[in-house]
Amino acid sequence: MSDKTPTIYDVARAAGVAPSTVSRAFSRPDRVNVDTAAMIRATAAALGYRTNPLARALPTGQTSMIALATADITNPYYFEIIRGAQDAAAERGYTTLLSDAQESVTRERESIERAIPTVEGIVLASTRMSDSAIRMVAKQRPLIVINRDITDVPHVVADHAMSVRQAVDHLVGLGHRHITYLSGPDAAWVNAMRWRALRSYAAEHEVQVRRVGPYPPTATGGRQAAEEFRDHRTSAVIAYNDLLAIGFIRRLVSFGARVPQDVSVVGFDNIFVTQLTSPEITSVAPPLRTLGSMAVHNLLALIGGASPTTGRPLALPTRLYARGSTGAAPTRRRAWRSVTSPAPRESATTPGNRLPSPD
Amino acid sequence: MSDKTPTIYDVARAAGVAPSTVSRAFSRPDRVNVDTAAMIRATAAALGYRTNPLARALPTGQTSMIALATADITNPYYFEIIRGAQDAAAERGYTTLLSDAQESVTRERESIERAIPTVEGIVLASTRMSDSAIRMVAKQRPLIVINRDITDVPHVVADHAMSVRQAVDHLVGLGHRHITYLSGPDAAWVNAMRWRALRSYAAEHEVQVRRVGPYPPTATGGRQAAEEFRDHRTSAVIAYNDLLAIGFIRRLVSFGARVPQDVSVVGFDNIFVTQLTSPEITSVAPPLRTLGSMAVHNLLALIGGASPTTGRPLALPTRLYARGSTGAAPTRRRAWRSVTSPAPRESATTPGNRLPSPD
DNA sequence: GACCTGACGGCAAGCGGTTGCCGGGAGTTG
DNA sequence: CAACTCCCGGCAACCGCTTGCCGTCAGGTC
Repeated sequence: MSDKTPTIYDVARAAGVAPSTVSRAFSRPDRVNVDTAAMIRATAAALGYRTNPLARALPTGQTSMIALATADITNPYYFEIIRGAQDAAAERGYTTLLSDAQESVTRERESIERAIPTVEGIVLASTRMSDSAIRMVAKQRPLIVINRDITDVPHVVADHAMSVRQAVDHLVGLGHRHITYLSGPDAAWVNAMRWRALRSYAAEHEVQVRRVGPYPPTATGGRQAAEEFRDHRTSAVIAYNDLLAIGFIRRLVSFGARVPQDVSVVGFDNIFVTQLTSPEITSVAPPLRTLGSMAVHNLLALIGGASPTTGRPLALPTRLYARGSTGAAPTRRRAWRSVTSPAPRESATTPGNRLPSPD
Repeated sequence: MSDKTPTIYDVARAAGVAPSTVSRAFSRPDRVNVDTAAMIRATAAALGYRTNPLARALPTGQTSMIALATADITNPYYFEIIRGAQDAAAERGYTTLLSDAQESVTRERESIERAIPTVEGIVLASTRMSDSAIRMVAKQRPLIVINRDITDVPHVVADHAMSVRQAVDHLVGLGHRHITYLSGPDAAWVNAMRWRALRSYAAEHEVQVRRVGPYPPTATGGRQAAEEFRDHRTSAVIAYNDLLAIGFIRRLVSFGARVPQDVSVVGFDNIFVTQLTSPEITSVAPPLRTLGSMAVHNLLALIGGASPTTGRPLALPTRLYARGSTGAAPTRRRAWRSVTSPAPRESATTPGNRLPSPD
C-alpha cells in the first residue's frame, strides 16, 4: 500500500485489466461490458481511487471548470448571481472559479487572462471591459456576458426597460412628476441602458427627468450624490443601485430631509441590505439568480458545441418591491427640517481592516 | 501558423533549441545561459506562447491554486478575509478557488473533496466540520484554519478574549451591568470562545451575563432573538455577529424599544452594513483582512515545505468601533414605547430571486 | 460450415510540460 | 599540457488519463 493516491494503473493491476479499460469504465461506460465495469468500479472504490481531473484535462481539455468574473466580489449585487451560477455549474459537475476585479479594468483583464488556460468557458458579470476586449476573450473561450448586450457575443440580460417602467410607474402612481436619476459608472452598460430607458419612458408620461453623476456604485457614491442633490431637489429619485440609494438617503436625512415624506427614493437590484435599513429601500429586482444560472446553462451548452445563436437573448422580467423609501409626493414643496435639529449622526470611522500584522 | 496555442515544442523549433531548454528558460532560468534564455523568451513572446498550467501541474503537482472554503459566501463577514487571502495569493502567483458551503456541512465536505485534487493547499474559514473531519483533510493537503484553535492543525485566530473584553469594557463604561449574549451556531467555534470569554470576564467585573440562542447568524436569527429577549430584558446585549445584531435591533424597535436609550447592542465583525443602518452598529472588528492574508502566507509556507509548528498561532488584536447602537445605561428601567405607536414598519416581502426561468 | 458483424478488451501514442542524467566544450588549476 | 570543474544544452522518461486502432471471439446468417 503506497501512500500516493492510486492511479488507473493501480486499479488495472488489482482488477486484472488494462489501464485503458479502467479509464473507459469511468469515462465511457458504454464502451465496456457492464460486469467488467462494475468489477472495476468496485476495486477502484476499494483502493480509494478517484480520477485525477488534471490528468484528464491534459489530453481532453476538459477541466470541468468555468470562470465567473465579477467587478467587485464584495458587492452584494453578485450574491444571487454567484449562487445561481454555482448551483447550475455544480449540477453539471463543473467547478466555478470566482474572479474579482476589485473594480479595476487591469485586474479584470489579468485575472481573466490567468484563468483562461484552466477554464472551459467564462461568464462575465457586469464587466468593465470594452466591447473589443470582450470579443478578444470570446475568441479564446466560450463566453457569456451577463447584463450587457454586445453584438455577436452571447449574453443574458434583465429587462431593463421593464425595470425602469416599474420604477417610474410606482413613483408616478404616488404622484411624483419630477425624477432625478443618480448615475452609476459610465463604464457600466446597465447604467446607460437605465438612463436611456428612463428618459424615453418619462417623455411618454410627462414626467421630468434629469441625471446627475456619475457616482461610484457604493454608499459613498450615494453620499456624494446627496451633496449635489441638495441644491437641485426633486420629489423623487431613482438611483443606479441600492448601495447608491442607501448612501444617498443617509446623507439626505443628515441634512434634515425626511424620506419618504420629502423625497422618495428607489434603487435597483434589491440586495439584502435594502431590508436592513430604515427606511427600507424600495427596489427593483432583476432575476439575479436566474441570470446566473441561465448564463451558466448557456455557457455549458456552448461548451458542448451548441451554436451561439441558440437561445435568443430574451430579456428576463424584473419586479419592484415597494418599501419604506417611497411615498406620496409632497403636495407642495417645503423646507427640509433644520439641519440643526437632531439628525441621526453618521459615523466618520472607517473599518479597521488594515491593522498592522503583528510580527 | 496554426490556430492552436503554441507549445514549448513550437517555441523550441522556432528558436532552434530543444524543448527542455525552453522549459527551463521559463521554470529554471538559472539553469540556462542568459542570452539563450532571452532569445527563447523573445521568440516565445513573438509566438504568443504561454505556459500551460495544466501541463505543468501534471508532473510537478504544482497547480498554483489554493482553495478558500467559506461557510456562506454571501456573508459580508468573509469579504475582507477573501480580499486578504486573494491578494496574498495573487502576490505569489497563486489563484484562489473560492468554495461556498451554503451553511451546509455536506456541501462543505463535497466541495472540499472536489477541490483537493486541483489545489496545493486549503484555507478553511469558519468551517462547520468536526475536528476529525478537518484532520482528515489536513492529511491530504497543507491546511490552515481561520478562527478555530484545533490541536495539531495550523491556524490563525483573532484574539477572542480581547474582543470580548473590549465589548464588555465599552458597555461597563456606559454603566451597563446586565448583559445578554445572543448566541450563534453551536458548530461555530468562535461562538463558544466568545461565550466562554464573556462569562469569565464578566465574573471578574461583577457583571451579570446570560446567554440565549443559538440563532442562525443572520438578520432573521436576530429577529427571532428579539422575540425571546422581549420577555427577559437586559440593558445591554452582545450579539454573536453584526447581522444578528441588526435583525435584533430592527425587531426590537418594531416592539417600541429605543436603541440605544432602552437597549444597547454591540455586534462582532464590523461588516460594512453596520454603517448603513440606523442606528449604526457598535461592533468589534477582528483584523479580517490580516487573518486572510496571514492564513495564505502560512499556507504557502507550508506548501513550500515549512514545518507546521513554524509561526506560533498568535492571536491577532481586535478593535471596537463605537457607534450609535450603544449608549448610557438607562438610570432605571422603564417601559418601552407602546407598540401601537408608529414604529418603523418591517417589510414582509422576500427577495424575488426565484423567478421561474422563462422557457 | 464459411462468412459477417458487433461487442469488448488491449496496445500504444499522445496531451504539454518537467527533470535526472549525460556529454561536449570552455575555463581553471598545477 | 593533462586533469578536473562547471556551465549549459539535449535526450528521454515520466506525470495520469484518453482514445484511435486493431485483434479476438461469440453469435447470427445463408
